[in-house]
Amino acid sequence: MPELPEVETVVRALRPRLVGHTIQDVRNQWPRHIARPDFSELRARVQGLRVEALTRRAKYIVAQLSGGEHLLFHLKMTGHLAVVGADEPTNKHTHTVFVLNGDEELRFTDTRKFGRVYLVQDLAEVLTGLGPEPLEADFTPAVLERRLQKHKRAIKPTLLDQAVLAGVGNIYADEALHEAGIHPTRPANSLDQTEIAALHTAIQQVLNLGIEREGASISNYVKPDGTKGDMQNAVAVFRRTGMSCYRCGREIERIVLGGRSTHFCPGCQV
DNA sequence: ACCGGAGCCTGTTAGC
DNA sequence: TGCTAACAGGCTCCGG
Repeated sequence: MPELPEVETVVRALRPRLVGHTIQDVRNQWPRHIARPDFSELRARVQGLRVEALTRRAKYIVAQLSGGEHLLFHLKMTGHLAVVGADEPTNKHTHTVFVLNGDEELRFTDTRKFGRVYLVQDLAEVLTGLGPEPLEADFTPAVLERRLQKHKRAIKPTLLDQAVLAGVGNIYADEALHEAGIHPTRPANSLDQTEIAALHTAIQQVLNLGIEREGASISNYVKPDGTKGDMQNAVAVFRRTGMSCYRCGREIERIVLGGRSTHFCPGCQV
């Protein structure tokens, strides 16, 4: 499940293979893969455009194109983006293909079909209502405190809310709460200053570790080149139900919060 | 305004 | 062992 570190890893891997390249054509096997506009319009609008930059905002991959266009990709659960030679065999879940100069293709493959492609002039059409980037300098403990104070629901689903904080998903929310020693069911607005400071540090720490380890290959995620990341070997609680906590030895428990599986240590998360 | 739940999907896993 | 049903989960939409 690609979250901020996984998406950042994808962006870093694809950047040198995309920036400076020109989109010659687009193919699509499943029209709903393209959220907006429709396929024929998207195809017409991007043909001949050059990729000027590749960046990330929240869990979106943003390709800035010549002509003021922006091509956005969201991988959701099982999306996979890769630049490969045009002669590489495609698989049946490859829904959209951007033909590039130099006999290469940018292919968006997605077994679960949750991922989407967007083409917009104005980024705000898609990137709206997102919370702060947790690794940017303007994300301070005070900012986190202000955002958490508005919610009395459990801290875990609050961290998953992209309007509260951008880029954190199920793995890193569980990991950050464990690192900070905070129980996932605690009301978001019940955390004191010390806990907020600890959570702020923990969020940045687990996200940076995830980036350093090039993502967590726990379900479907692999890097654009098909190899696995390494963060799955560094998780403290995620999908470690019944195993012992590295810190206190107690058994990791699993509960469901906001419809999502949540893993925590009953010994060191209070 | 906030929050929980359904729905979107299909490969994998649990259970009979 | 082989089948089916439940599960996984980011995000949007809907209703309380």
